[in-house]
Amino acid sequence: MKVSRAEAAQNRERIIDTAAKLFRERGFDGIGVADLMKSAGMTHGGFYGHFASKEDLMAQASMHALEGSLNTLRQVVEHDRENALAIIASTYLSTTHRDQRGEGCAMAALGAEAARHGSPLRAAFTQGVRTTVELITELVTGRTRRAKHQRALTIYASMVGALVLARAVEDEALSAEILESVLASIVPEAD
Amino acid sequence: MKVSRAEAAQNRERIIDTAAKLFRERGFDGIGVADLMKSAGMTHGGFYGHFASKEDLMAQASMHALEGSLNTLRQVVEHDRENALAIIASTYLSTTHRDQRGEGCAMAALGAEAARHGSPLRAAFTQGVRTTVELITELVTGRTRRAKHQRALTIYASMVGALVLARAVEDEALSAEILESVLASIVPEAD
DNA sequence: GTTTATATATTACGTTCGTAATCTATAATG
DNA sequence: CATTATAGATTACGAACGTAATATATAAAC
Repeated sequence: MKVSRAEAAQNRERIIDTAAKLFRERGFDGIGVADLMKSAGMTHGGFYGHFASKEDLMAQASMHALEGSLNTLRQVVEHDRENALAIIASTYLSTTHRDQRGEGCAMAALGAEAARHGSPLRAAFTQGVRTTVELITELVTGRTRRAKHQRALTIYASMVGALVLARAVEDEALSAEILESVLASIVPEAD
Repeated sequence: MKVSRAEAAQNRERIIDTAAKLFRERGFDGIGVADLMKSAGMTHGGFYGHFASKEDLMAQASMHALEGSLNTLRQVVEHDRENALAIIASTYLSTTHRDQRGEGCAMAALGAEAARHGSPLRAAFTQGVRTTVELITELVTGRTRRAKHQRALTIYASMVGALVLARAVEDEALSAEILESVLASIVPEAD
Protein backbone atom coordinates (compact mmCIF):
# COMPACT_ATOMS: atom_id res chain seq x y z
CA MET A 1 0.00 0.00 0.00
CA LYS A 2 0.98 3.57 -0.52
CA VAL A 3 1.16 6.24 2.14
CA SER A 4 1.21 10.03 2.00
CA ARG A 5 4.49 11.83 1.42
CA ALA A 6 4.34 13.22 4.94
CA GLU A 7 3.75 9.76 6.39
CA ALA A 8 6.58 8.33 4.32
CA ALA A 9 8.95 11.01 5.59
CA GLN A 10 7.78 10.27 9.11
CA ASN A 11 8.40 6.55 8.57
CA ARG A 12 11.86 7.35 7.31
CA GLU A 13 12.59 9.33 10.46
CA ARG A 14 11.29 6.48 12.59
CA ILE A 15 13.62 4.04 10.83
CA ILE A 16 16.59 6.32 11.48
CA ASP A 17 15.55 6.84 15.08
CA THR A 18 15.07 3.13 15.69
CA ALA A 19 18.37 2.34 13.99
CA ALA A 20 20.20 4.97 16.05
CA LYS A 21 18.99 3.23 19.17
CA LEU A 22 19.45 -0.39 18.09
CA PHE A 23 22.87 0.13 16.54
CA ARG A 24 24.09 1.68 19.79
CA GLU A 25 22.58 -1.16 21.79
CA ARG A 26 23.73 -4.07 19.62
CA GLY A 27 26.40 -2.75 17.29
CA PHE A 28 26.16 -2.26 13.53
CA ASP A 29 26.42 -6.01 12.93
CA GLY A 30 24.16 -6.90 15.84
CA ILE A 31 20.91 -6.00 14.12
CA GLY A 32 19.81 -6.82 10.58
CA VAL A 33 17.74 -4.82 8.14
CA ALA A 34 14.68 -7.02 8.56
CA ASP A 35 14.63 -6.92 12.36
CA LEU A 36 15.30 -3.23 12.28
CA MET A 37 12.37 -2.52 9.99
CA LYS A 38 10.14 -4.70 12.12
CA SER A 39 11.20 -2.72 15.20
CA ALA A 40 10.22 0.42 13.31
CA GLY A 41 6.83 -1.15 12.61
CA MET A 42 7.25 -2.14 8.97
CA THR A 43 8.38 -5.03 6.83
CA HIS A 44 11.80 -4.90 5.26
CA GLY A 45 10.43 -4.50 1.73
CA GLY A 46 10.40 -0.73 1.81
CA PHE A 47 13.89 -0.36 3.15
CA TYR A 48 15.66 0.29 -0.12
CA GLY A 49 13.15 2.89 -1.07
CA HIS A 50 14.48 4.97 1.81
CA PHE A 51 18.16 4.03 1.91
CA ALA A 52 20.75 3.00 -0.63
CA SER A 53 22.16 0.30 1.63
CA LYS A 54 22.51 -0.70 5.25
CA GLU A 55 25.75 1.27 5.41
CA ASP A 56 23.86 4.33 4.20
CA LEU A 57 21.47 3.94 7.13
CA MET A 58 24.40 3.35 9.48
CA ALA A 59 25.83 6.72 8.48
CA GLN A 60 22.53 8.56 8.79
CA ALA A 61 21.66 6.92 12.10
CA SER A 62 25.10 7.73 13.48
CA MET A 63 24.74 11.35 12.44
CA HIS A 64 21.33 11.44 14.05
CA ALA A 65 22.62 9.96 17.31
CA LEU A 66 25.65 12.24 17.45
CA GLU A 67 23.61 15.34 16.72
CA GLY A 68 21.11 14.34 19.36
CA SER A 69 23.88 14.17 21.95
CA LEU A 70 25.27 17.48 20.76
CA ASN A 71 21.90 19.14 21.11
CA THR A 72 21.69 17.92 24.68
CA LEU A 73 25.10 19.44 25.37
CA ARG A 74 24.06 22.71 23.75
CA GLN A 75 20.99 22.88 25.93
CA VAL A 76 23.11 22.41 29.04
CA VAL A 77 25.44 25.21 27.96
CA GLU A 78 22.53 27.47 27.18
CA HIS A 79 20.84 26.74 30.48
CA ASP A 80 23.83 27.05 32.81
CA ARG A 81 27.03 28.07 31.10
CA GLU A 82 28.84 28.49 34.44
CA ASN A 83 28.51 24.86 35.48
CA ALA A 84 28.09 23.36 32.02
CA LEU A 85 31.30 21.34 32.03
CA ALA A 86 30.59 19.88 35.46
CA ILE A 87 27.04 18.97 34.47
CA ILE A 88 28.11 17.47 31.15
CA ALA A 89 30.93 15.43 32.67
CA SER A 90 28.89 14.11 35.60
CA THR A 91 26.01 13.17 33.31
CA TYR A 92 28.29 11.53 30.76
CA LEU A 93 30.19 9.67 33.47
CA SER A 94 27.09 8.46 35.31
CA THR A 95 26.06 4.83 35.77
CA THR A 96 22.79 5.80 34.12
CA HIS A 97 24.55 6.76 30.91
CA ARG A 98 26.68 3.65 31.16
CA ASP A 99 23.57 1.47 31.38
CA GLN A 100 21.50 3.23 28.71
CA ARG A 101 23.54 2.46 25.66
CA GLY A 102 20.67 2.95 23.23
CA GLU A 103 20.24 6.59 24.13
CA GLY A 104 23.85 7.42 24.96
CA CYS A 105 27.02 8.52 23.24
CA ALA A 106 27.42 6.95 19.81
CA MET A 107 31.15 7.61 19.87
CA ALA A 108 31.66 5.30 22.84
CA ALA A 109 29.17 2.71 21.60
CA LEU A 110 30.14 2.61 17.92
CA GLY A 111 33.35 4.56 17.42
CA ALA A 112 35.61 1.52 17.27
CA GLU A 113 33.32 -0.19 14.76
CA ALA A 114 32.94 2.94 12.67
CA ALA A 115 36.71 3.08 12.34
CA ARG A 116 36.51 -0.09 10.26
CA HIS A 117 34.19 1.43 7.68
CA GLY A 118 34.36 3.90 4.84
CA SER A 119 33.66 7.51 4.25
CA PRO A 120 30.03 8.40 4.67
CA LEU A 121 30.02 6.69 8.05
CA ARG A 122 33.45 7.86 9.18
CA ALA A 123 32.59 11.39 8.09
CA ALA A 124 29.71 11.42 10.57
CA PHE A 125 32.04 10.47 13.39
CA THR A 126 34.68 12.94 12.27
CA GLN A 127 32.14 15.73 12.38
CA GLY A 128 30.92 14.44 15.74
CA VAL A 129 34.38 14.67 17.26
CA ARG A 130 35.03 18.07 15.75
CA THR A 131 31.82 19.68 16.91
CA THR A 132 31.89 18.14 20.38
CA VAL A 133 35.47 19.25 20.95
CA GLU A 134 34.66 22.76 19.74
CA LEU A 135 31.81 22.90 22.21
CA ILE A 136 33.95 21.71 25.12
CA THR A 137 36.71 24.12 24.12
CA GLU A 138 34.39 26.98 25.02
CA LEU A 139 33.90 25.59 28.50
CA VAL A 140 37.46 25.03 29.70
CA THR A 141 40.02 27.43 31.03
CA GLY A 142 43.41 27.93 29.42
CA ARG A 143 45.83 30.64 28.35
CA THR A 144 45.63 30.20 24.61
CA ARG A 145 42.91 28.86 22.40
CA ARG A 146 45.28 26.06 21.47
CA ALA A 147 45.68 25.12 25.14
CA LYS A 148 41.93 25.06 25.55
CA HIS A 149 41.53 22.95 22.45
CA GLN A 150 44.08 20.45 23.73
CA ARG A 151 42.37 20.33 27.09
CA ALA A 152 39.00 19.79 25.41
CA LEU A 153 40.38 16.94 23.31
CA THR A 154 41.81 15.30 26.41
CA ILE A 155 38.58 15.66 28.35
CA TYR A 156 36.52 14.19 25.52
CA ALA A 157 38.93 11.31 25.00
CA SER A 158 38.98 10.48 28.70
CA MET A 159 35.19 10.53 28.88
CA VAL A 160 34.77 8.25 25.87
CA GLY A 161 37.48 5.91 27.16
CA ALA A 162 35.97 5.83 30.63
CA LEU A 163 32.59 4.86 29.23
CA VAL A 164 34.10 2.12 27.09
CA LEU A 165 36.02 0.70 30.05
CA ALA A 166 33.11 1.05 32.48
CA ARG A 167 30.90 -0.90 30.09
CA ALA A 168 33.45 -3.57 29.26
CA VAL A 169 34.12 -4.34 32.90
CA GLU A 170 31.98 -6.89 34.74
CA ASP A 171 32.77 -5.63 38.23
CA GLU A 172 30.27 -2.99 39.30
CA ALA A 173 32.62 -1.46 41.88
CA LEU A 174 35.49 -1.17 39.43
CA SER A 175 33.16 0.18 36.78
CA ALA A 176 31.89 2.93 39.10
CA GLU A 177 35.45 3.67 40.16
CA ILE A 178 36.48 4.31 36.57
CA LEU A 179 33.66 6.78 36.05
CA GLU A 180 34.31 8.56 39.35
CA SER A 181 38.05 8.81 38.83
CA VAL A 182 37.76 10.37 35.40
CA LEU A 183 35.02 12.70 36.60
CA ALA A 184 37.26 13.86 39.44
CA SER A 185 40.05 14.52 36.96
CA ILE A 186 37.77 16.80 34.93
CA VAL A 187 35.87 18.45 37.79
CA PRO A 188 38.16 18.25 40.84
CA GLU A 189 35.68 19.84 43.25
CA ALA A 190 32.86 17.43 42.37
CA ASP A 191 31.62 15.24 45.20
CA MET B 1 43.96 -36.83 9.01
CA LYS B 2 45.28 -36.93 12.51
CA VAL B 3 48.23 -34.98 13.84
CA SER B 4 50.44 -35.38 16.91
CA ARG B 5 49.31 -33.97 20.25
CA ALA B 6 52.10 -31.40 20.08
CA GLU B 7 51.07 -30.36 16.60
CA ALA B 8 47.43 -30.13 17.63
CA ALA B 9 48.32 -27.89 20.56
CA GLN B 10 50.38 -25.78 18.20
CA ASN B 11 47.46 -25.54 15.78
CA ARG B 12 45.24 -24.49 18.64
CA GLU B 13 47.67 -21.70 19.54
CA ARG B 14 47.78 -20.60 15.93
CA ILE B 15 43.99 -20.37 15.81
CA ILE B 16 43.97 -18.21 18.95
CA ASP B 17 46.77 -16.06 17.62
CA THR B 18 45.10 -15.59 14.26
CA ALA B 19 41.78 -14.85 15.93
CA ALA B 20 43.36 -12.32 18.27
CA LYS B 21 44.65 -10.47 15.24
CA LEU B 22 41.59 -10.76 12.98
CA PHE B 23 39.08 -9.91 15.70
CA ARG B 24 41.00 -6.73 16.47
CA GLU B 25 41.20 -5.87 12.80
CA ARG B 26 37.60 -6.65 11.82
CA GLY B 27 35.60 -6.97 15.05
CA PHE B 28 34.08 -10.10 16.54
CA ASP B 29 31.32 -10.12 13.91
CA GLY B 30 33.63 -9.15 11.09
CA ILE B 31 35.21 -12.57 10.65
CA GLY B 32 33.52 -15.98 10.57
CA VAL B 33 34.70 -19.30 11.90
CA ALA B 34 35.38 -20.68 8.42
CA ASP B 35 37.46 -17.73 7.23
CA LEU B 36 39.28 -17.67 10.52
CA MET B 37 40.26 -21.31 10.30
CA LYS B 38 41.34 -20.83 6.71
CA SER B 39 43.55 -17.92 7.80
CA ALA B 40 45.07 -20.24 10.38
CA GLY B 41 45.77 -22.74 7.61
CA MET B 42 43.02 -25.28 8.23
CA THR B 43 39.43 -26.03 7.26
CA HIS B 44 36.65 -25.16 9.67
CA GLY B 45 35.85 -28.80 10.45
CA GLY B 46 38.26 -29.07 13.33
CA PHE B 47 37.14 -25.90 15.04
CA TYR B 48 34.78 -27.47 17.56
CA GLY B 49 37.40 -29.95 18.61
CA HIS B 50 39.36 -27.03 19.97
CA PHE B 51 36.66 -24.62 21.13
CA ALA B 52 33.17 -24.96 22.53
CA SER B 53 31.86 -22.12 20.40
CA LYS B 54 32.90 -18.97 18.59
CA GLU B 55 32.28 -17.02 21.77
CA ASP B 56 34.65 -19.35 23.59
CA LEU B 57 37.34 -18.46 21.08
CA MET B 58 36.47 -14.78 21.37
CA ALA B 59 37.16 -14.95 25.10
CA GLN B 60 40.42 -16.86 24.70
CA ALA B 61 41.64 -14.67 21.86
CA SER B 62 40.83 -11.53 23.85
CA MET B 63 42.72 -12.86 26.86
CA HIS B 64 45.63 -13.68 24.61
CA ALA B 65 45.65 -10.21 23.06
CA LEU B 66 45.33 -8.41 26.38
CA GLU B 67 48.05 -10.48 27.98
CA GLY B 68 50.30 -9.84 25.02
CA SER B 69 49.91 -6.11 25.48
CA LEU B 70 50.48 -6.44 29.21
CA ASN B 71 53.68 -8.35 28.64
CA THR B 72 54.92 -5.58 26.40
CA LEU B 73 54.18 -3.07 29.15
CA ARG B 74 55.97 -5.24 31.72
CA GLN B 75 59.03 -5.41 29.52
CA VAL B 76 59.12 -1.63 29.24
CA VAL B 77 58.88 -1.28 33.01
CA GLU B 78 61.61 -3.85 33.53
CA HIS B 79 63.86 -2.22 30.97
CA ASP B 80 63.50 1.44 32.02
CA ARG B 81 61.33 1.96 35.06
CA GLU B 82 62.25 5.67 35.24
CA ASN B 83 60.77 6.56 31.86
CA ALA B 84 58.31 3.70 31.61
CA LEU B 85 55.15 5.82 31.69
CA ALA B 86 56.47 8.20 29.04
CA ILE B 87 57.52 5.32 26.80
CA ILE B 88 54.23 3.48 27.26
CA ALA B 89 52.10 6.55 26.63
CA SER B 90 54.01 7.70 23.57
CA THR B 91 53.96 4.20 22.08
CA TYR B 92 50.28 3.72 22.81
CA LEU B 93 49.42 7.15 21.44
CA SER B 94 51.48 6.80 18.27
CA THR B 95 50.12 6.81 14.73
CA THR B 96 51.77 3.43 14.33
CA HIS B 97 49.64 1.91 17.05
CA ARG B 98 46.59 3.65 15.63
CA ASP B 99 47.23 2.09 12.23
CA GLN B 100 48.14 -1.41 13.43
CA ARG B 101 44.86 -2.52 14.89
CA GLY B 102 45.60 -6.21 14.56
CA GLU B 103 48.55 -6.04 16.91
CA GLY B 104 47.36 -3.25 19.17
CA CYS B 105 45.26 -2.74 22.26
CA ALA B 106 42.26 -5.08 22.36
CA MET B 107 40.51 -2.79 24.82
CA ALA B 108 40.33 0.03 22.28
CA ALA B 109 39.57 -2.26 19.35
CA LEU B 110 37.01 -4.57 20.99
CA GLY B 111 36.04 -3.15 24.39
CA ALA B 112 32.76 -1.64 23.22
CA GLU B 113 31.76 -4.88 21.50
CA ALA B 114 32.81 -7.00 24.45
CA ALA B 115 30.48 -4.96 26.64
CA ARG B 116 27.57 -6.49 24.74
CA HIS B 117 28.54 -10.06 25.56
CA GLY B 118 28.46 -12.38 28.54
CA SER B 119 30.77 -13.54 31.19
CA PRO B 120 33.72 -15.48 29.86
CA LEU B 121 34.44 -12.70 27.39
CA ARG B 122 33.70 -9.80 29.73
CA ALA B 123 35.81 -11.47 32.42
CA ALA B 124 38.82 -11.28 30.13
CA PHE B 125 38.33 -7.55 29.66
CA THR B 126 37.69 -7.00 33.34
CA GLN B 127 40.97 -8.68 34.18
CA GLY B 128 42.66 -6.71 31.42
CA VAL B 129 41.54 -3.40 32.92
CA ARG B 130 42.45 -4.46 36.43
CA THR B 131 45.95 -5.63 35.63
CA THR B 132 46.77 -2.74 33.32
CA VAL B 133 45.62 -0.18 35.86
CA GLU B 134 47.62 -1.89 38.59
CA LEU B 135 50.70 -1.71 36.41
CA ILE B 136 50.21 1.99 35.63
CA THR B 137 49.52 2.71 39.30
CA GLU B 138 53.12 1.77 40.05
CA LEU B 139 54.38 4.32 37.54
CA VAL B 140 52.55 7.48 38.56
CA THR B 141 53.20 9.91 41.38
CA GLY B 142 50.65 10.70 44.06
CA ARG B 143 50.30 11.10 47.79
CA THR B 144 48.20 8.07 48.57
CA ARG B 145 47.82 4.77 46.84
CA ARG B 146 44.23 5.72 46.19
CA ALA B 147 45.32 8.92 44.45
CA LYS B 148 47.76 6.96 42.32
CA HIS B 149 45.05 4.44 41.47
CA GLN B 150 42.69 7.19 40.39
CA ARG B 151 45.39 8.79 38.30
CA ALA B 152 46.18 5.45 36.65
CA LEU B 153 42.52 4.86 35.82
CA THR B 154 42.28 8.30 34.26
CA ILE B 155 45.44 7.83 32.22
CA TYR B 156 44.28 4.44 30.93
CA ALA B 157 40.81 5.73 30.08
CA SER B 158 42.20 8.73 28.24
CA MET B 159 44.61 6.55 26.24
CA VAL B 160 41.87 4.11 25.22
CA GLY B 161 39.50 6.95 24.37
CA ALA B 162 42.15 8.77 22.38
CA LEU B 163 42.83 5.66 20.31
CA VAL B 164 39.13 5.11 19.64
CA LEU B 165 38.68 8.72 18.55
CA ALA B 166 41.88 8.84 16.51
CA ARG B 167 40.75 5.73 14.62
CA ALA B 168 37.17 6.86 14.12
CA VAL B 169 38.21 10.19 12.66
CA GLU B 170 38.87 10.53 8.93
CA ASP B 171 40.99 13.65 9.18
CA GLU B 172 44.66 12.76 9.60
CA ALA B 173 45.55 16.11 11.19
CA LEU B 174 42.74 15.93 13.72
CA SER B 175 43.58 12.31 14.43
CA ALA B 176 47.21 13.15 15.17
CA GLU B 177 46.12 16.12 17.26
CA ILE B 178 44.01 13.86 19.48
CA LEU B 179 46.93 11.55 20.12
CA GLU B 180 49.36 14.40 20.78
CA SER B 181 47.03 16.27 23.10
CA VAL B 182 46.36 13.27 25.30
CA LEU B 183 50.04 12.35 25.32
CA ALA B 184 50.90 15.87 26.46
CA SER B 185 48.35 15.58 29.27
CA ILE B 186 50.05 12.41 30.52
CA VAL B 187 53.68 13.37 29.89
CA PRO B 188 53.79 17.19 29.91
CA GLU B 189 57.48 17.43 29.08
CA ALA B 190 57.23 15.22 25.99
CA ASP B 191 58.08 16.87 22.70
C1' DG C 1 51.96 -55.10 15.45
C1' DT C 2 47.31 -54.54 16.57
C1' DT C 3 43.89 -51.82 18.49
C1' DT C 4 41.97 -47.64 19.95
C1' DA C 5 41.53 -42.77 20.35
C1' DT C 6 41.37 -38.49 18.07
C1' DA C 7 42.72 -34.28 14.94
C1' DT C 8 41.44 -32.65 10.89
C1' DA C 9 38.77 -32.74 6.29
C1' DT C 10 34.48 -33.21 4.04
C1' DT C 11 29.92 -32.34 3.78
C1' DA C 12 25.58 -30.65 5.20
C1' DC C 13 22.08 -28.62 8.38
C1' DG C 14 18.96 -24.73 9.18
C1' DT C 15 19.27 -19.56 9.91
C1' DT C 16 20.05 -15.20 8.94
C1' DC C 17 22.06 -11.89 6.14
C1' DG C 18 21.84 -7.82 2.51
C1' DT C 19 19.66 -6.97 -1.61
C1' DA C 20 16.19 -6.84 -5.07
C1' DA C 21 12.13 -7.92 -8.12
C1' DT C 22 7.32 -7.99 -8.10
C1' DC C 23 2.86 -6.78 -6.57
C1' DT C 24 -0.79 -3.80 -4.75
C1' DA C 25 -3.08 -0.22 -2.92
C1' DT C 26 -3.50 4.58 -2.75
C1' DA C 27 -1.68 9.40 -2.76
C1' DA C 28 -0.39 12.79 -6.09
C1' DT C 29 -1.23 14.75 -10.45
C1' DG C 30 -3.71 16.32 -14.31
C1' DC D 1 -12.71 11.56 -12.17
C1' DA D 2 -9.00 9.24 -14.65
C1' DT D 3 -4.24 8.53 -14.76
C1' DT D 4 0.17 8.01 -13.02
C1' DA D 5 3.70 7.67 -9.60
C1' DT D 6 5.21 5.46 -5.56
C1' DA D 7 5.37 3.52 -0.47
C1' DG D 8 5.31 -0.44 1.54
C1' DA D 9 4.14 -5.78 1.59
C1' DT D 10 5.27 -10.10 -0.25
C1' DT D 11 8.39 -13.15 -1.86
C1' DA D 12 12.77 -14.81 -3.28
C1' DC D 13 17.69 -14.69 -4.36
C1' DG D 14 22.43 -16.40 -3.35
C1' DA D 15 25.86 -15.98 0.10
C1' DA D 16 27.61 -16.43 4.61
C1' DC D 17 26.76 -17.64 9.17
C1' DG D 18 27.47 -20.98 13.53
C1' DT D 19 27.13 -25.64 14.41
C1' DA D 20 27.46 -30.51 13.86
C1' DA D 21 27.60 -35.33 11.90
C1' DT D 22 30.42 -38.24 9.40
C1' DA D 23 34.62 -39.90 7.25
C1' DT D 24 39.53 -40.72 7.25
C1' DA D 25 44.00 -41.04 8.37
C1' DT D 26 47.39 -41.56 11.81
C1' DA D 27 49.30 -40.86 16.53
C1' DA D 28 48.91 -43.04 21.01
C1' DA D 29 48.26 -46.97 23.81
C1' DC D 30 48.73 -51.65 24.68
